[in-house]
Amino acid sequence: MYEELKYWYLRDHKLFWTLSMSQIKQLCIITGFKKAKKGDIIYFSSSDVPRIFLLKKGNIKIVSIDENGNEMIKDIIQKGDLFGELTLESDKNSNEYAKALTDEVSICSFLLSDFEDLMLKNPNLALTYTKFVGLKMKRIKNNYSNLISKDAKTRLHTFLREWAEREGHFNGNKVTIENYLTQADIAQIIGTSRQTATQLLNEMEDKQLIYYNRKEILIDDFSKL
Amino acid sequence: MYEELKYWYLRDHKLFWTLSMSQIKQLCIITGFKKAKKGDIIYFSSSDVPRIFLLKKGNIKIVSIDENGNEMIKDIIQKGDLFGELTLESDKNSNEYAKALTDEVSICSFLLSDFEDLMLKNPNLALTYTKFVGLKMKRIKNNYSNLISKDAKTRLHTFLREWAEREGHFNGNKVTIENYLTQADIAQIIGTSRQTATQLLNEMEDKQLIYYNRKEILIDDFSKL
DNA sequence: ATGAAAATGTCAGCTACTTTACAATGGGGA
DNA sequence: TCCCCATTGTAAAGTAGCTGACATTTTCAT
Repeated sequence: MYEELKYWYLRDHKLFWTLSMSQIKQLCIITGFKKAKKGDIIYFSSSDVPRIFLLKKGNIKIVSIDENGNEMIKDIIQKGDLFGELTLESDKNSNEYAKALTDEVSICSFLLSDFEDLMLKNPNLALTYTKFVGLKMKRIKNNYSNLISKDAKTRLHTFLREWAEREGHFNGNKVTIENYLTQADIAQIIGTSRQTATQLLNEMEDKQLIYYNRKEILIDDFSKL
Repeated sequence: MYEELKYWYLRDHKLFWTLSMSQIKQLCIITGFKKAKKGDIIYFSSSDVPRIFLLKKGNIKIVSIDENGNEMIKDIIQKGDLFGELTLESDKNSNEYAKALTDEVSICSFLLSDFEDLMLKNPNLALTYTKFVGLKMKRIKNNYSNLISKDAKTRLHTFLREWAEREGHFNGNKVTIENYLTQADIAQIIGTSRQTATQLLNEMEDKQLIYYNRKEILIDDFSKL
């Protein structure tokens, strides 16, 4: 991988706006790249040394396997998101892995230790990073709060609203979302069974609220969702 | 409040181990104290300027009120925990507040801006703080994962196990937990109705797994929980 | 001590889900 | 082009846990 390209990849991320070119290059030295396509499994927590990953392109889900062998979605990572040892502590026994949801996934990574060194030299980065992690925590907290106290229908609506806000293409009150999730994925995210999710989605389609297919989801009127 | 006492209060917290005495004193200047007793409500998010709080003594719960006026437990804060604007971003519209669970709650606080300044001057503090926030995130994530995928009984068991690990007094396989929660509180935490929680607790008592009363909870054999 | 309020105990519906089971569809690789 | 398998659709039966409705017990302030 050419140094210059690596530099560009990291530089692009708003977390690194506070860093000078030379500092970014310092990180780049150990930067590695991975490519994947839909369905590919990307291990990260068990890898040799603790790393932080940056998703440059595509979408992935972080899943873990429970005692009964059931896949459990922990997080959906989108373009520009960081993932991995965000806590700055390696955690060997989590048995989590990532799975590509789209074709053309590209991930770059750097060593946790290098990142720490850089933070020590650059307190501003530390501050930015802390805010970043904090924001992520807030998002997770909100998501889960909904999961506990609301019923499946509300959860689905909330999920669609957030998804639309995050990645939808707005055209007045109409929104188009590029759909890289199966109904089974959505069910996992909103914490319900696949059948219930299917039923709710079809119900919404009957009411002309959305139009669902495997490629995209059209929301007819975002304000009515 | 005497300067020396303030200093002692902060110094005691492991987050501040990396700071020198003079640095802690810098924070102390603006430190404020609050005292509360059981049932008291402590507002913090809406207060004048963003602050970070440190619970020095007692236990409190962070709750928010949803559209229907239902109280929702967001977090249980224990002695030594930080809370408030942990994300380093003020968030006016969260309408959260804290409620004292025990008598003799004492809280100290400092200004977010002062803390940020200190972090800029002391990268090590930034690193420690980031790890701290990250750890909190991991805890929240795990808790919520359980809430979604497990049934009420499992959730109660997990909660009791964690509570015991966190604050229980072990004596071989027997554990004593000082009980500052009502069954309604526990129900909220494990995301179930009060009646179900009561039923499950009584069921466990019938099976001699625990002995519950308002003052304390005895776990007969931690390994069987 | 004594009444009121808070906390706990219990039970009978009821409902939103899950599970199981299978059918229909459609997209992509040989 | 056609077949296969992942995805989606649908329905019946079963159930965990919620709601509401009380009874009982404990706590605490006066």
